[in-house]
Amino acid sequence: MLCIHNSLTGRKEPFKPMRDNQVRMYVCGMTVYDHIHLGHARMLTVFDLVQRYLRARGFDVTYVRNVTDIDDKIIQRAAQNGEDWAALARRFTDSMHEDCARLGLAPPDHEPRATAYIPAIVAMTRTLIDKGYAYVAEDGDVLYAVRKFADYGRLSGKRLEDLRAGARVEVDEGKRDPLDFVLWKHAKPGEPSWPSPWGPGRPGWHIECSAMSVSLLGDHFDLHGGGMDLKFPHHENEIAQSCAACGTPFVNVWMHNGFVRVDDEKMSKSLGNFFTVRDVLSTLRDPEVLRFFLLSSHYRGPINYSAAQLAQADETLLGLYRALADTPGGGTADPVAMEPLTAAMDDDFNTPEAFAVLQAEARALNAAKATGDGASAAARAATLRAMGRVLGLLQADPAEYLKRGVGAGLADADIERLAAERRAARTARRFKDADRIRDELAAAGVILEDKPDGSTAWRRA
RNA sequence: GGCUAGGUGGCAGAGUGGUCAUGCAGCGGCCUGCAAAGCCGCGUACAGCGGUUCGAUUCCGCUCCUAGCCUCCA
Repeated sequence: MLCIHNSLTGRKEPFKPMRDNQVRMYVCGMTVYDHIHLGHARMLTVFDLVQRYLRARGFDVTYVRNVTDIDDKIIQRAAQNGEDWAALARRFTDSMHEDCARLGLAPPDHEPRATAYIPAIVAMTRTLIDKGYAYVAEDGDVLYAVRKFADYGRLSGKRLEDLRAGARVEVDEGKRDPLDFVLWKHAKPGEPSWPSPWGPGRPGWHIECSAMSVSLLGDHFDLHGGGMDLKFPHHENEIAQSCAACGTPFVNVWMHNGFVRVDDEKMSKSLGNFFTVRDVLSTLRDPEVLRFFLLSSHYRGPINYSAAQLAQADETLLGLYRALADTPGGGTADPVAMEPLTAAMDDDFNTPEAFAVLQAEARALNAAKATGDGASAAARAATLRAMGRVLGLLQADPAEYLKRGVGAGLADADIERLAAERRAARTARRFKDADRIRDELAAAGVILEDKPDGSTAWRRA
């Protein structure tokens, strides 16, 4: 039984989709005004895992992840660059897609862009006005009247009075309540705009997600995800909009992933302490190291980024690939051995626990290899691979993976040549020469391993 | 100030009312010409103070500390 921690109730609950085994999930994606950073990578990886596991569990998943391609920051950045805002949004959408592909993330089933949903956004805004939940302010902005929605604050556990007390928002002239938020922004001169019953303007951020999710998944669906920081106000506002406009419950299960930190501080664009995915990837032997690192702690907790942590993840993942290397093929995964993995994942996607299961399997595989039990090794290897598939890991060719390194170094051919020289020296029992070559290779970042059958394998450190 | 998560061995990180996480690093052994890799073994970990209990790292209370949200943010 799959259980998921629901942010709405604060507890783990058995997961049951509304329509037999169909799962409809929506995740808040990126505002595309820069390259994606490690924080985005965690969110993307976590929900890729969720989506992947749900499918592995036999659910028929519709995964929607939006792109916010119109926003103050995009307009601002474009103005700074002297670039067309739409061109900038397209450029960074492409950049995100490149990074996602490198991270091995499955594309969502739908990736709606806000600018393609203006009619739906306008329609929902109109409905909210008609139903008395929204009003047109003097400056032409359309605002949501928070006090009209009785459940406001339920997701984030906040009460309106508390929010007002701590409100740091400047009290806008047109707002009836400082917490009222904008659904439609009237256009200022020179800004991109779309026509609407309230004059030319553009959508507020929150209404986009409501309009896109409802359009693609219906008024009421199963799962909604995003980063912790979106819980309030973004997701709170989505609930207020969608529930009010549709007159139905909105989402059954809310999932929020924890942050990536740097020096125990949140990594974010506003703090300026962020690492882009592409920069970090260039320091790694393979993007899989980053995925492994991101999944090595539970998705709801914080994770601290550092080069040392990444190095540790690299070493651990390498060990798993070493276990997989030189194993006989033809084995089939053992369903009984898979059970602990399923149990771990069923427990709110407990990836650290799942990793421990992988390690146990790798140890058994190594033991089988050491004793020369080929049949067992083949089965264990197949099992380990199957486990990796569930997590989106360990699908590369082990021999190739182990030869990968970071940056330039000795070419494969040179390594092979030196290794052959050493083998000759060793066969002739000229151990001094053999050891000298091995030391040279080690200095160049290449590690040799003599196999029991007399052959020598190599890998990059 | 309000609300929400946390504080686990050198590091990372799960979990549990009473034998075990797991990984990295370290130490010892086996293996090896020597290594590497692997296997086996080792290390008096659960912020502090009370309470409940036969027994608490695990439950309850308080204290201290950290982070997040309360404004855009994955």
